[in-house]
Amino acid sequence: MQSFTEENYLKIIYHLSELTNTVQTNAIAEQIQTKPASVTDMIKKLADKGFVDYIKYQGVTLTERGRNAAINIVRKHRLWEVFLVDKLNFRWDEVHEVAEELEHIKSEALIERLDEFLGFPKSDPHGDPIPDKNGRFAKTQFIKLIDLKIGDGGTITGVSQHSSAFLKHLEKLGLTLGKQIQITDVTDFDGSVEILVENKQINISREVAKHILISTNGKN
Amino acid sequence: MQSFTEENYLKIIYHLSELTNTVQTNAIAEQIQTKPASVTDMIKKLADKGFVDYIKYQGVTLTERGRNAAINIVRKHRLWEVFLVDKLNFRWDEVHEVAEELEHIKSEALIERLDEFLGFPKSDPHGDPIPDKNGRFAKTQFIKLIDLKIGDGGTITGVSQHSSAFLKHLEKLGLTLGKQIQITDVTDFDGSVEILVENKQINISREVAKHILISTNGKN
DNA sequence: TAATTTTTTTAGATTTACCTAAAAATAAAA
DNA sequence: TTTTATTTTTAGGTAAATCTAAAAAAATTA
Repeated sequence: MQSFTEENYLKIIYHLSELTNTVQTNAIAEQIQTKPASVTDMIKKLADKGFVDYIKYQGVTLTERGRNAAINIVRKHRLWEVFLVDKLNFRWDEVHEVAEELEHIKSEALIERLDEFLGFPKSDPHGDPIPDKNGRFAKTQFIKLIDLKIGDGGTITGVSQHSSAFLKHLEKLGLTLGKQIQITDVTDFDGSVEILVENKQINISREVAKHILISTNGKN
Repeated sequence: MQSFTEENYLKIIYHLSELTNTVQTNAIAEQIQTKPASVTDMIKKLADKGFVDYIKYQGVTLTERGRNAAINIVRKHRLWEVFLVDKLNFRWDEVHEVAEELEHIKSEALIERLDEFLGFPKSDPHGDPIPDKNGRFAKTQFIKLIDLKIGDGGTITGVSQHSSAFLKHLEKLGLTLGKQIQITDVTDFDGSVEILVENKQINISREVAKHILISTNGKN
Protein backbone atom coordinates (compact mmCIF):
# COMPACT_ATOMS: atom_id res chain seq x y z
CA MET A 1 0.00 0.00 0.00
CA GLN A 2 1.37 3.40 -0.99
CA SER A 3 1.38 6.69 0.87
CA PHE A 4 -0.65 9.69 -0.18
CA THR A 5 2.51 11.21 -1.65
CA GLU A 6 3.59 8.11 -3.51
CA GLU A 7 0.14 7.88 -5.05
CA ASN A 8 0.42 11.45 -6.30
CA TYR A 9 3.76 10.74 -7.92
CA LEU A 10 2.42 7.62 -9.63
CA LYS A 11 -0.59 9.50 -10.93
CA ILE A 12 1.49 12.37 -12.30
CA ILE A 13 4.00 10.01 -13.90
CA TYR A 14 1.11 8.13 -15.49
CA HIS A 15 -0.35 11.30 -17.01
CA LEU A 16 3.04 12.49 -18.23
CA SER A 17 3.66 9.07 -19.78
CA GLU A 18 0.83 9.76 -22.19
CA LEU A 19 2.91 12.55 -23.69
CA THR A 20 6.43 11.17 -23.61
CA ASN A 21 7.60 7.61 -23.24
CA THR A 22 10.08 8.24 -20.45
CA VAL A 23 9.22 10.96 -17.98
CA GLN A 24 11.69 13.65 -16.93
CA THR A 25 12.47 14.72 -13.41
CA ASN A 26 11.76 18.38 -14.11
CA ALA A 27 8.39 17.61 -15.65
CA ILE A 28 7.34 15.74 -12.53
CA ALA A 29 8.65 18.51 -10.28
CA GLU A 30 6.60 21.08 -12.13
CA GLN A 31 3.38 19.06 -11.96
CA ILE A 32 3.77 18.11 -8.33
CA GLN A 33 4.84 21.60 -7.28
CA THR A 34 8.08 20.56 -5.73
CA LYS A 35 11.82 20.76 -6.49
CA PRO A 36 13.69 18.42 -8.85
CA ALA A 37 15.89 17.25 -5.98
CA SER A 38 12.81 16.03 -4.10
CA VAL A 39 11.59 14.22 -7.18
CA THR A 40 14.89 12.36 -7.52
CA ASP A 41 14.56 11.16 -3.93
CA MET A 42 11.01 9.95 -4.44
CA ILE A 43 11.78 8.30 -7.77
CA LYS A 44 14.47 6.22 -6.10
CA LYS A 45 11.99 5.13 -3.50
CA LEU A 46 9.38 4.21 -6.11
CA ALA A 47 12.04 2.32 -8.07
CA ASP A 48 13.03 0.39 -4.92
CA LYS A 49 9.39 -0.56 -4.43
CA GLY A 50 9.08 -1.71 -8.03
CA PHE A 51 6.64 0.92 -9.23
CA VAL A 52 8.95 2.52 -11.78
CA ASP A 53 12.00 1.68 -13.88
CA TYR A 54 14.64 4.28 -13.38
CA ILE A 55 18.03 4.94 -14.93
CA LYS A 56 19.96 7.89 -13.57
CA TYR A 57 19.73 10.97 -15.79
CA GLN A 58 17.43 9.08 -18.18
CA GLY A 59 14.03 9.58 -16.63
CA VAL A 60 11.42 7.07 -15.44
CA THR A 61 8.77 4.78 -16.85
CA LEU A 62 6.04 3.01 -14.91
CA THR A 63 6.31 -0.73 -14.41
CA GLU A 64 3.23 -2.90 -14.89
CA ARG A 65 2.71 -2.67 -11.14
CA GLY A 66 3.14 1.10 -11.16
CA ARG A 67 0.73 1.56 -14.04
CA ASN A 68 -1.92 -0.55 -12.35
CA ALA A 69 -1.60 1.49 -9.18
CA ALA A 70 -1.80 4.74 -11.15
CA ILE A 71 -4.85 3.65 -13.13
CA ASN A 72 -6.59 2.74 -9.90
CA ILE A 73 -6.04 6.25 -8.57
CA VAL A 74 -7.28 7.76 -11.83
CA ARG A 75 -10.36 5.54 -11.62
CA LYS A 76 -11.09 6.78 -8.11
CA HIS A 77 -10.51 10.40 -9.05
CA ARG A 78 -12.90 10.24 -11.99
CA LEU A 79 -15.61 8.32 -10.16
CA TRP A 80 -15.58 10.89 -7.37
CA GLU A 81 -15.86 13.65 -9.96
CA VAL A 82 -18.97 12.01 -11.38
CA PHE A 83 -20.39 11.73 -7.87
CA LEU A 84 -19.76 15.41 -7.17
CA VAL A 85 -21.39 16.58 -10.40
CA ASP A 86 -24.22 14.06 -10.75
CA LYS A 87 -25.24 13.71 -7.11
CA LEU A 88 -24.06 16.82 -5.30
CA ASN A 89 -24.63 19.29 -8.15
CA PHE A 90 -21.09 20.60 -8.29
CA ARG A 91 -20.13 22.33 -11.53
CA TRP A 92 -17.47 20.69 -13.72
CA ASP A 93 -14.98 23.40 -12.82
CA GLU A 94 -15.37 22.85 -9.06
CA VAL A 95 -14.64 19.16 -8.77
CA HIS A 96 -10.96 18.71 -9.51
CA GLU A 97 -9.47 19.88 -6.20
CA VAL A 98 -11.91 17.91 -4.05
CA ALA A 99 -11.38 14.78 -6.13
CA GLU A 100 -7.62 15.20 -5.60
CA GLU A 101 -8.30 14.45 -1.95
CA LEU A 102 -11.02 11.85 -2.33
CA GLU A 103 -8.93 9.75 -4.74
CA HIS A 104 -6.69 8.72 -1.83
CA ILE A 105 -9.39 7.09 0.29
CA LYS A 106 -8.27 3.50 0.50
CA SER A 107 -11.36 1.27 0.74
CA GLU A 108 -11.81 -0.91 -2.33
CA ALA A 109 -15.38 -1.72 -1.30
CA LEU A 110 -16.17 1.99 -1.24
CA ILE A 111 -15.11 2.47 -4.84
CA GLU A 112 -16.92 -0.61 -6.14
CA ARG A 113 -20.13 0.48 -4.45
CA LEU A 114 -19.72 4.07 -5.55
CA ASP A 115 -19.24 2.85 -9.13
CA GLU A 116 -22.46 0.86 -8.88
CA PHE A 117 -24.34 3.75 -7.21
CA LEU A 118 -23.34 6.01 -10.12
CA GLY A 119 -24.46 3.42 -12.68
CA PHE A 120 -20.98 2.39 -13.85
CA PRO A 121 -20.24 5.62 -15.71
CA LYS A 122 -17.84 5.40 -18.67
CA SER A 123 -16.51 8.95 -18.53
CA ASP A 124 -16.08 11.78 -16.06
CA PRO A 125 -17.47 15.35 -16.26
CA HIS A 126 -14.49 16.41 -18.41
CA GLY A 127 -14.94 13.60 -20.90
CA ASP A 128 -12.08 11.46 -19.62
CA PRO A 129 -12.70 7.70 -19.65
CA ILE A 130 -13.16 5.90 -16.34
CA PRO A 131 -11.19 2.65 -16.02
CA ASP A 132 -13.26 -0.32 -14.83
CA LYS A 133 -12.26 -2.29 -11.75
CA ASN A 134 -9.78 -4.28 -13.82
CA GLY A 135 -8.16 -1.12 -15.08
CA ARG A 136 -9.59 -1.43 -18.58
CA PHE A 137 -11.03 1.51 -20.46
CA ALA A 138 -11.66 2.56 -24.03
CA LYS A 139 -8.74 4.33 -25.66
CA THR A 140 -10.64 7.39 -26.78
CA GLN A 141 -9.63 8.80 -30.12
CA PHE A 142 -9.41 12.53 -29.52
CA ILE A 143 -8.05 15.25 -31.78
CA LYS A 144 -7.03 18.58 -30.35
CA LEU A 145 -9.22 21.35 -31.72
CA ILE A 146 -6.05 23.23 -32.68
CA ASP A 147 -5.10 20.37 -35.04
CA LEU A 148 -8.33 20.56 -37.06
CA LYS A 149 -8.39 22.32 -40.44
CA ILE A 150 -10.84 24.84 -41.79
CA GLY A 151 -14.07 23.06 -42.63
CA ASP A 152 -13.46 20.20 -40.16
CA GLY A 153 -16.11 19.61 -37.51
CA GLY A 154 -16.85 17.37 -34.54
CA THR A 155 -18.10 17.06 -31.02
CA ILE A 156 -16.38 18.41 -27.91
CA THR A 157 -15.66 15.24 -25.95
CA GLY A 158 -12.95 16.26 -23.57
CA VAL A 159 -10.52 18.83 -22.22
CA SER A 160 -6.86 18.45 -21.36
CA GLN A 161 -6.83 21.13 -18.68
CA HIS A 162 -8.93 20.84 -15.56
CA SER A 163 -8.34 24.18 -13.87
CA SER A 164 -11.34 26.10 -12.71
CA ALA A 165 -10.25 29.20 -14.64
CA PHE A 166 -10.08 27.34 -17.94
CA LEU A 167 -13.35 25.47 -17.48
CA LYS A 168 -15.25 28.59 -16.43
CA HIS A 169 -13.96 30.30 -19.56
CA LEU A 170 -15.24 27.45 -21.75
CA GLU A 171 -18.58 27.57 -20.00
CA LYS A 172 -18.88 31.29 -20.73
CA LEU A 173 -18.11 30.63 -24.40
CA GLY A 174 -20.73 27.89 -24.48
CA LEU A 175 -18.11 25.24 -25.17
CA THR A 176 -19.25 22.33 -23.02
CA LEU A 177 -19.06 18.58 -23.55
CA GLY A 178 -21.26 17.27 -26.32
CA LYS A 179 -21.44 20.53 -28.25
CA GLN A 180 -21.03 20.30 -32.04
CA ILE A 181 -18.44 22.64 -33.50
CA GLN A 182 -16.99 23.45 -36.91
CA ILE A 183 -13.82 25.33 -37.80
CA THR A 184 -14.57 28.32 -40.02
CA ASP A 185 -11.26 30.18 -40.00
CA VAL A 186 -7.79 30.28 -38.51
CA THR A 187 -6.14 33.67 -37.96
CA ASP A 188 -2.56 33.81 -39.20
CA PHE A 189 -1.63 36.68 -36.91
CA ASP A 190 -2.16 35.02 -33.48
CA GLY A 191 -3.20 31.50 -34.35
CA SER A 192 -6.67 32.04 -32.88
CA VAL A 193 -9.46 29.90 -34.25
CA GLU A 194 -12.87 30.94 -35.55
CA ILE A 195 -15.50 28.31 -34.82
CA LEU A 196 -19.20 27.78 -35.30
CA VAL A 197 -21.15 26.59 -32.25
CA GLU A 198 -24.92 26.49 -32.14
CA ASN A 199 -25.16 28.80 -35.14
CA LYS A 200 -22.93 31.39 -33.53
CA GLN A 201 -19.48 32.41 -34.69
CA ILE A 202 -16.93 32.73 -31.92
CA ASN A 203 -13.20 33.24 -31.75
CA ILE A 204 -11.00 31.30 -29.34
CA SER A 205 -7.31 31.74 -28.61
CA ARG A 206 -4.71 29.24 -29.70
CA GLU A 207 -4.08 28.43 -26.05
CA VAL A 208 -7.73 27.50 -25.48
CA ALA A 209 -7.91 25.54 -28.75
CA LYS A 210 -4.97 23.41 -27.61
CA HIS A 211 -6.89 22.09 -24.63
CA ILE A 212 -10.22 21.25 -26.26
CA LEU A 213 -10.53 17.65 -27.44
CA ILE A 214 -12.75 16.79 -30.38
CA SER A 215 -14.10 13.52 -31.66
CA THR A 216 -14.57 14.00 -35.37
CA ASN A 217 -17.71 12.74 -37.01
CA GLY A 218 -16.21 12.83 -40.48
CA LYS A 219 -14.99 15.81 -42.36
CA ASN A 220 -16.75 17.84 -44.95
CA MET B 1 -6.24 24.51 9.00
CA GLN B 2 -5.14 21.44 10.92
CA SER B 3 -3.27 18.37 9.74
CA PHE B 4 -4.82 14.93 9.52
CA THR B 5 -3.06 14.01 12.76
CA GLU B 6 -4.08 17.14 14.63
CA GLU B 7 -7.69 16.51 13.62
CA ASN B 8 -7.52 13.00 15.03
CA TYR B 9 -6.20 14.28 18.34
CA LEU B 10 -8.93 16.91 18.56
CA LYS B 11 -11.61 14.35 17.81
CA ILE B 12 -10.32 11.89 20.40
CA ILE B 13 -9.97 14.60 23.04
CA TYR B 14 -13.51 15.69 22.28
CA HIS B 15 -14.90 12.20 22.78
CA LEU B 16 -12.90 11.64 25.95
CA SER B 17 -14.13 15.00 27.29
CA GLU B 18 -17.62 13.54 27.41
CA LEU B 19 -16.43 11.15 30.11
CA THR B 20 -14.05 13.25 32.18
CA ASN B 21 -13.69 16.99 32.32
CA THR B 22 -9.95 17.10 31.80
CA VAL B 23 -8.46 14.45 29.57
CA GLN B 24 -5.38 12.43 30.53
CA THR B 25 -2.34 11.82 28.38
CA ASN B 26 -2.53 8.06 28.76
CA ALA B 27 -6.19 7.98 27.75
CA ILE B 28 -5.39 9.81 24.53
CA ALA B 29 -2.39 7.57 23.85
CA GLU B 30 -4.56 4.48 24.19
CA GLN B 31 -7.27 5.78 21.86
CA ILE B 32 -4.89 7.06 19.22
CA GLN B 33 -2.69 3.96 19.37
CA THR B 34 0.49 5.79 20.15
CA LYS B 35 2.84 6.35 23.11
CA PRO B 36 2.25 8.83 25.94
CA ALA B 37 5.45 10.67 25.04
CA SER B 38 4.11 11.34 21.54
CA VAL B 39 0.86 12.59 23.01
CA THR B 40 2.70 15.09 25.18
CA ASP B 41 4.45 16.44 22.09
CA MET B 42 1.23 16.85 20.16
CA ILE B 43 -0.62 18.37 23.10
CA LYS B 44 1.98 21.10 23.35
CA LYS B 45 1.55 21.82 19.68
CA LEU B 46 -2.24 21.96 19.98
CA ALA B 47 -1.89 24.23 23.02
CA ASP B 48 0.42 26.56 21.07
CA LYS B 49 -2.17 26.75 18.32
CA GLY B 50 -4.93 27.54 20.82
CA PHE B 51 -6.94 24.35 20.40
CA VAL B 52 -6.50 23.09 23.97
CA ASP B 53 -5.75 24.39 27.43
CA TYR B 54 -2.92 22.44 28.94
CA ILE B 55 -1.28 22.38 32.34
CA LYS B 56 1.65 20.02 32.77
CA TYR B 57 0.76 16.80 34.55
CA GLN B 58 -2.88 17.96 34.81
CA GLY B 59 -4.31 16.90 31.47
CA VAL B 60 -6.02 18.90 28.70
CA THR B 61 -9.38 20.49 27.93
CA LEU B 62 -10.54 21.78 24.56
CA THR B 63 -10.81 25.52 24.08
CA GLU B 64 -13.88 26.95 22.32
CA ARG B 65 -11.86 26.89 19.13
CA GLY B 66 -10.75 23.31 19.70
CA ARG B 67 -14.26 22.14 20.44
CA ASN B 68 -15.61 23.77 17.28
CA ALA B 69 -12.93 22.10 15.20
CA ALA B 70 -13.64 18.74 16.85
CA ILE B 71 -17.40 19.01 16.37
CA ASN B 72 -16.85 19.77 12.71
CA ILE B 73 -14.87 16.57 12.30
CA VAL B 74 -17.53 14.59 14.15
CA ARG B 75 -20.15 16.13 11.86
CA LYS B 76 -18.23 15.04 8.80
CA HIS B 77 -17.64 11.55 10.15
CA ARG B 78 -21.30 10.99 10.88
CA LEU B 79 -22.57 12.44 7.61
CA TRP B 80 -20.25 10.15 5.68
CA GLU B 81 -21.51 7.19 7.70
CA VAL B 82 -25.07 8.05 6.71
CA PHE B 83 -23.97 8.30 3.08
CA LEU B 84 -22.29 4.91 3.22
CA VAL B 85 -25.30 3.17 4.76
CA ASP B 86 -28.16 5.01 3.04
CA LYS B 87 -26.69 5.43 -0.42
CA LEU B 88 -24.02 2.77 -0.84
CA ASN B 89 -25.72 0.02 1.18
CA PHE B 90 -22.90 -0.55 3.62
CA ARG B 91 -23.87 -2.28 6.86
CA TRP B 92 -23.63 -0.28 10.11
CA ASP B 93 -20.62 -2.35 11.17
CA GLU B 94 -18.65 -1.60 8.00
CA VAL B 95 -18.69 2.18 7.96
CA HIS B 96 -16.51 3.33 10.83
CA GLU B 97 -13.06 2.76 9.32
CA VAL B 98 -13.93 4.32 5.97
CA ALA B 99 -15.51 7.34 7.68
CA GLU B 100 -12.29 7.74 9.69
CA GLU B 101 -10.63 8.61 6.39
CA LEU B 102 -13.44 10.55 4.76
CA GLU B 103 -13.85 12.84 7.78
CA HIS B 104 -10.56 14.54 6.88
CA ILE B 105 -11.56 15.72 3.40
CA LYS B 106 -11.35 19.47 3.70
CA SER B 107 -13.95 21.03 1.38
CA GLU B 108 -16.69 22.84 3.31
CA ALA B 109 -18.87 22.97 0.18
CA LEU B 110 -18.64 19.19 -0.09
CA ILE B 111 -20.04 18.67 3.39
CA GLU B 112 -22.86 21.19 3.03
CA ARG B 113 -23.94 19.60 -0.23
CA LEU B 114 -23.59 16.10 1.15
CA ASP B 115 -25.75 17.11 4.12
CA GLU B 116 -28.41 18.40 1.74
CA PHE B 117 -28.14 15.32 -0.52
CA LEU B 118 -28.76 13.10 2.51
CA GLY B 119 -31.79 15.19 3.59
CA PHE B 120 -30.13 16.84 6.61
CA PRO B 121 -30.08 13.68 8.76
CA LYS B 122 -30.23 14.17 12.53
CA SER B 123 -28.40 11.00 13.53
CA ASP B 124 -25.92 8.51 12.12
CA PRO B 125 -26.34 4.73 11.67
CA HIS B 126 -25.26 4.13 15.29
CA GLY B 127 -27.75 6.59 16.73
CA ASP B 128 -25.25 9.38 17.37
CA PRO B 129 -26.54 12.90 16.75
CA ILE B 130 -25.16 14.84 13.75
CA PRO B 131 -24.18 18.44 14.52
CA ASP B 132 -25.60 20.99 12.07
CA LYS B 133 -23.31 23.37 10.17
CA ASN B 134 -23.19 25.67 13.19
CA GLY B 135 -22.12 22.81 15.42
CA ARG B 136 -25.46 22.55 17.20
CA PHE B 137 -27.10 19.23 17.96
CA ALA B 138 -29.60 17.78 20.40
CA LYS B 139 -28.06 16.52 23.63
CA THR B 140 -29.53 13.06 23.57
CA GLN B 141 -30.56 11.59 26.90
CA PHE B 142 -29.25 8.06 26.84
CA ILE B 143 -29.06 5.50 29.64
CA LYS B 144 -26.70 2.56 29.39
CA LEU B 145 -28.63 -0.70 29.26
CA ILE B 146 -26.45 -1.97 32.11
CA ASP B 147 -27.83 0.79 34.35
CA LEU B 148 -31.49 -0.20 33.92
CA LYS B 149 -33.28 -2.20 36.61
CA ILE B 150 -35.45 -5.29 36.29
CA GLY B 151 -38.74 -4.27 34.75
CA ASP B 152 -37.34 -1.17 33.07
CA GLY B 153 -37.79 -0.90 29.30
CA GLY B 154 -36.97 1.37 26.39
CA THR B 155 -35.73 1.72 22.85
CA ILE B 156 -32.22 1.02 21.61
CA THR B 157 -31.12 4.42 20.33
CA GLY B 158 -27.37 4.17 20.28
CA VAL B 159 -24.17 2.27 20.94
CA SER B 160 -20.97 3.45 22.55
CA GLN B 161 -18.70 1.06 20.66
CA HIS B 162 -18.38 1.18 16.90
CA SER B 163 -16.16 -1.81 16.22
CA SER B 164 -17.27 -4.21 13.55
CA ALA B 165 -17.02 -7.18 15.95
CA PHE B 166 -19.36 -5.60 18.48
CA LEU B 167 -21.90 -4.41 15.93
CA LYS B 168 -22.00 -7.76 14.15
CA HIS B 169 -22.68 -9.41 17.48
CA LEU B 170 -25.59 -7.08 18.17
CA GLU B 171 -26.98 -7.73 14.72
CA LYS B 172 -26.88 -11.48 15.35
CA LEU B 173 -28.75 -10.97 18.63
CA GLY B 174 -31.35 -8.85 16.85
CA LEU B 175 -30.35 -5.78 18.85
CA THR B 176 -30.48 -3.00 16.27
CA LEU B 177 -31.44 0.66 16.56
CA GLY B 178 -35.10 1.25 17.24
CA LYS B 179 -35.77 -2.14 18.83
CA GLN B 180 -37.89 -2.12 22.01
CA ILE B 181 -36.37 -3.99 24.92
CA GLN B 182 -37.24 -4.77 28.52
CA ILE B 183 -35.04 -6.04 31.35
CA THR B 184 -36.37 -9.27 32.78
CA ASP B 185 -33.50 -10.43 34.97
CA VAL B 186 -29.93 -9.73 36.01
CA THR B 187 -27.63 -12.63 36.83
CA ASP B 188 -25.68 -12.15 40.07
CA PHE B 189 -22.93 -14.56 39.03
CA ASP B 190 -21.55 -12.80 35.94
CA GLY B 191 -23.62 -9.63 35.75
CA SER B 192 -25.19 -10.73 32.48
CA VAL B 193 -28.59 -9.32 31.64
CA GLU B 194 -31.74 -11.12 30.56
CA ILE B 195 -33.81 -9.04 28.17
CA LEU B 196 -37.01 -9.32 26.19
CA VAL B 197 -36.80 -8.30 22.51
CA GLU B 198 -39.58 -8.97 20.02
CA ASN B 199 -41.17 -11.53 22.36
CA LYS B 200 -37.92 -13.46 22.67
CA GLN B 201 -35.85 -13.85 25.84
CA ILE B 202 -32.14 -13.39 25.31
CA ASN B 203 -29.12 -13.13 27.55
CA ILE B 204 -26.38 -10.59 26.94
CA SER B 205 -23.06 -10.21 28.74
CA ARG B 206 -22.32 -7.34 31.06
CA GLU B 207 -19.73 -6.10 28.56
CA VAL B 208 -22.32 -5.91 25.79
CA ALA B 209 -24.90 -4.29 28.07
CA LYS B 210 -22.44 -1.53 28.90
CA HIS B 211 -22.29 -0.38 25.31
CA ILE B 212 -25.97 -0.36 24.40
CA LEU B 213 -27.70 3.00 24.90
CA ILE B 214 -31.38 3.14 25.71
CA SER B 215 -33.89 5.93 25.64
CA THR B 216 -36.49 5.04 28.26
CA ASN B 217 -40.12 5.49 27.48
CA GLY B 218 -41.13 5.41 31.12
CA LYS B 219 -40.75 2.55 33.55
CA ASN B 220 -43.31 0.01 34.56
C1' DT C 1 34.91 19.74 -30.94
C1' DA C 2 34.78 23.05 -27.30
C1' DA C 3 31.97 26.01 -24.62
C1' DT C 4 27.71 26.94 -22.67
C1' DT C 5 23.24 25.87 -21.01
C1' DT C 6 20.01 22.78 -19.12
C1' DT C 7 18.86 18.90 -16.52
C1' DT C 8 19.64 15.88 -12.88
C1' DT C 9 21.81 14.23 -8.87
C1' DT C 10 24.30 14.44 -4.42
C1' DA C 11 25.18 16.23 0.13
C1' DG C 12 23.64 18.05 4.05
C1' DA C 13 19.54 20.38 6.67
C1' DT C 14 14.77 20.97 8.17
C1' DT C 15 10.02 19.68 9.76
C1' DT C 16 6.43 16.55 11.36
C1' DA C 17 5.11 12.86 13.91
C1' DC C 18 6.71 9.34 15.95
C1' DC C 19 9.88 6.40 19.09
C1' DT C 20 12.76 4.56 23.61
C1' DA C 21 14.74 5.22 27.93
C1' DA C 22 15.22 7.75 31.87
C1' DA C 23 13.75 11.44 35.02
C1' DA C 24 10.15 13.99 37.41
C1' DA C 25 5.65 14.68 39.29
C1' DT C 26 1.49 12.89 41.16
C1' DA C 27 -1.42 9.37 43.29
C1' DA C 28 -2.06 5.24 46.06
C1' DA C 29 -0.70 1.97 49.58
C1' DA C 30 1.63 0.62 53.65
C1' DT D 1 4.21 10.00 56.27
C1' DT D 2 7.18 7.22 53.87
C1' DT D 3 7.29 3.93 50.28
C1' DT D 4 5.63 2.20 46.07
C1' DA D 5 3.24 2.50 41.86
C1' DT D 6 1.39 5.12 38.18
C1' DT D 7 1.34 8.86 35.14
C1' DT D 8 3.57 12.26 32.62
C1' DT D 9 7.35 14.67 30.81
C1' DT D 10 12.09 15.38 29.02
C1' DA D 11 16.01 14.24 26.24
C1' DG D 12 17.76 12.48 22.39
C1' DG D 13 16.85 9.85 18.00
C1' DT D 14 14.45 7.97 13.68
C1' DA D 15 11.90 8.02 9.16
C1' DA D 16 9.33 10.45 5.56
C1' DA D 17 9.19 14.16 2.56
C1' DT D 18 10.79 18.19 1.76
C1' DC D 19 14.45 21.99 0.99
C1' DT D 20 19.04 24.75 -0.74
C1' DA D 21 23.45 24.83 -2.74
C1' DA D 22 26.81 22.74 -5.26
C1' DA D 23 28.51 19.03 -8.31
C1' DA D 24 27.91 15.98 -12.25
C1' DA D 25 25.95 14.50 -16.52
C1' DA D 26 23.61 15.39 -20.82
C1' DA D 27 22.07 18.35 -24.42
C1' DT D 28 22.65 22.41 -27.14
C1' DT D 29 25.08 26.04 -29.40
C1' DA D 30 28.95 28.17 -31.31
